[in-house]
Amino acid sequence: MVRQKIEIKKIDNLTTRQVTFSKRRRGLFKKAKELATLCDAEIALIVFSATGKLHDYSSSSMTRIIQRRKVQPEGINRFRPSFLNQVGGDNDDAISKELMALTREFKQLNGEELQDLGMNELARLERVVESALGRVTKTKNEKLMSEISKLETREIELAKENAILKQQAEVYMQKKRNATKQGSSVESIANSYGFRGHCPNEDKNVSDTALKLGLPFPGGDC
Amino acid sequence: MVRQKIEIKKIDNLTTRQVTFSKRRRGLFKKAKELATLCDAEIALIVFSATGKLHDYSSSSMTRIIQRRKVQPEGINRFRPSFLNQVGGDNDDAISKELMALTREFKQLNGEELQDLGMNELARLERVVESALGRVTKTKNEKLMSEISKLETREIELAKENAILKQQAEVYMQKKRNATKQGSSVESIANSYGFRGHCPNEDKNVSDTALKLGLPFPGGDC
DNA sequence: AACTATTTATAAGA
DNA sequence: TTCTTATAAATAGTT
Repeated sequence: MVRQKIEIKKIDNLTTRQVTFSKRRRGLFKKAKELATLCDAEIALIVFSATGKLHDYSSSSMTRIIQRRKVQPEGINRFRPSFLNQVGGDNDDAISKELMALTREFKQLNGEELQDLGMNELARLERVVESALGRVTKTKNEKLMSEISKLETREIELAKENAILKQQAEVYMQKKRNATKQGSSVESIANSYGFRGHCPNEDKNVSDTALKLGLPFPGGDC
Repeated sequence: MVRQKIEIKKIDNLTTRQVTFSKRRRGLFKKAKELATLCDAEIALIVFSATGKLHDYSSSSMTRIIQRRKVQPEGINRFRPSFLNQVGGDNDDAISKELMALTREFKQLNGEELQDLGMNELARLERVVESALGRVTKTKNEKLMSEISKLETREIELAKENAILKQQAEVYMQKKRNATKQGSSVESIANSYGFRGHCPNEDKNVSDTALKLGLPFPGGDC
């Protein structure tokens, strides 16, 4: 940016990179402090050099600022696990902590350990769980409708098949009647051969689904 | 620093301060990003404006950088003692797995990622969330009843106090009447002195609670 | 580290 | 907020 403008990408030369780091780091910290002072802002800045050296600054307590950020994750629902946003996490402690936090949130979402929550939080949690319930119920009903639709389709096909079989049976009966020269009703003969209207719930898959849904009479007798 | 150099102290004028904050914040974040890119540094920057709005940037995972800083007290070698890594080994994996599983459950409890669930699971989940909602609502209502009960108790006490004050006022009026030899009703005189029945919602705490609960008329006029 | 030619950042004004 | 612009500040390359 000076004798010659440079492109913003990793500097190849080690020495140049280190010198630039040193110069720009100073500049960055200076700017951070100026901003905090001029505009009454709360600022935390952590910089690790490529060699691992730590440099940091905070206009007030670093812990407090970090905490404040956690509590106020930029308009995001607090009942959402924060670590979903980050892939890394090489630290055992960090993961354990996340696990603890998520467990607590999970419990609260599950309506446990609510005693420490205030009215505001309880009311918000209630809305969160209500909408969760809405989504679950909606999904369940969609699945249900889809199952029903599939069954209806299958039933129509089976009814067609049934009609064809009945017709075939009738033809067979007619032939038999002609052969024996004895008259009897198509129906009674057909029944004695096990031909009858199709019952949807006879189907294995169907009764299975009924079981899954907890329907009152999975093995309906038509 | 420009048309005229400014002193680095809190800017008095609100508008100027806000404008400056906006401009300098941009500049600061730009510089931070450039430093991270040019010199392969790991940077976390958190800025709260005076009005409480959060702005942040991190070259990698914010949590990871914050964690790294905790582990690493200023200027000490970045490489953790090897035994820490050893402890992490398979333990880490186990915890990670648990975390993943809990996260999935959490999401499902929150009504997300339900497509892979079957009817059985959806129906079960629905019951689970329903009962969770029941517990949340129950806890909320208990808290609500408890608040109301407290308020009622307080109201009774205040009513007693009120009665005593009215009595005192009456006594005072009586004396005054005797002194001036002029008759007038206790009520009108008491009222002219500002004595009247206590209105619970006058109380700061009460209206505050009503606000928290989102009650329709927090400032009811009795 | 110091120097300095340039580029950037930005205060004030529109 | 955005733009313009004069000027202060930052800094890349050099010593």
